[in-house]
Amino acid sequence: MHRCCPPATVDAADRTADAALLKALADPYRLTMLATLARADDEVCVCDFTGALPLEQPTVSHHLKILREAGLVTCERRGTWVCYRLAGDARDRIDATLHSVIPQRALV
Amino acid sequence: MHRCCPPATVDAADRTADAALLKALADPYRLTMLATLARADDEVCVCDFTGALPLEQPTVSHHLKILREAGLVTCERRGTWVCYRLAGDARDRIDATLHSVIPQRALV
DNA sequence: GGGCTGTATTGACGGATTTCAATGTTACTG
DNA sequence: CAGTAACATTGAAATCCGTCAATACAGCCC
Repeated sequence: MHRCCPPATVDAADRTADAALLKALADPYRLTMLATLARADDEVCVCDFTGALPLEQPTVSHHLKILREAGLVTCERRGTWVCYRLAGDARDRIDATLHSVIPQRALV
Repeated sequence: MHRCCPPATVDAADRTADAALLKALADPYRLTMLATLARADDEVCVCDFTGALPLEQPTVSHHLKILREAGLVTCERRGTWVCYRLAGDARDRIDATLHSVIPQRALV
């Protein structure tokens, strides 16, 4: 039987967890929240998000929960308010995931 | 009115395109395909994917289309076969997207 | 041309995701 | 304790996504 090109070995690793992390990132509003947290000097209050985004409060809460469960953000209650912070290892975890899929090319 | 923390400026950039790119990544089988392409010396034939993944051929084709439309892979017909290749700028585009959301910390 | 092989597209189904209204919970304040 | 404010959770509707069977398309070979 003919072949088009040398048979390739399909990568065997289970990418379920990697996909889950990326899925948490794959929403415009969640990216906006992460970008905001990454640029904030300190914590960001939920009310800042509900005030600035064209979303109802429950929807904001829903997106924040997804980011929390992905381990990308942490939160802390401060009176009636809840303040969010980018997880310290958020960027590293994303980088590691990405690197495991597409290893960085060797330096020339 | 009391505040929990200094009011934060919510990032104003439109993250729709960024989210679209990440959405193309956010599937275990698509990550497997990308990982395979990234490790292949050369092109990878569709038949390698249909043979190795627990998916029917139309589903494989569907996932490859999503990767194609995201600009992450390119393909070339070679007789009856079609061979896929990782787009040259795939990694760079992902890195740039990620960086625009969470800028790399400054070196200490 | 006719049959065959590899891949893409179409159509349909089930499950997941996004969103909001309604309600619950927690904490402050008279 | 009653009332209010901020956030979380629940439930429901609309849409999107992953999957496959059936079918179409493209290129080979007789």
